[in-house]
Amino acid sequence: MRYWLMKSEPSEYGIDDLVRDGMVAWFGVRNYQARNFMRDQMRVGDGVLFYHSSCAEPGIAGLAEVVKLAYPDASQFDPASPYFDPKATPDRPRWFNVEVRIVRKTRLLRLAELRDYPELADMRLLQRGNRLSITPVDPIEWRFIVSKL
DNA sequence: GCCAACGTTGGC
DNA sequence: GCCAACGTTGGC
Repeated sequence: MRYWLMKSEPSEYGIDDLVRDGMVAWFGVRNYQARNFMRDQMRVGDGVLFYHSSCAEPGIAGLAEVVKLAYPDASQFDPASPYFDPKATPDRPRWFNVEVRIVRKTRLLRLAELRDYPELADMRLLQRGNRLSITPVDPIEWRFIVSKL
């Protein structure tokens, strides 16, 4: 059992959308490190911190969990999709996505508050220059964060 | 809108 | 394989 933080722009897909939908395919990731986390390490039941990025109040907005192992991301084959990848073929897919379901919407634990906790000083999300949209979360950090939600 | 940080691309 | 140029992310 592992823990993850997954970023989404609420203007594209926010916690309220996940509450409405119940479950969602995490398609559109086009970064190899983030892809590898999904494809190689995520397992059904893994915990997910749902994070709002690129918005007025960035922070953790809810808890989710992985419900489906990674499989080829359909949008890479769709010329009409902004996520289309001309170098990907069904035989040799390049991009993958898992599916996650809502556990619960939480209070917004803002980025600024995360930065205030010395317990979270080593969190990957908070490291200088980090831009990865999917990062592993240490179990101790996970428990600490969940206790603050 | 700015810009630091970092990933990707492509010429050589 | 190097590395400059360019593109993207994402907080502020």
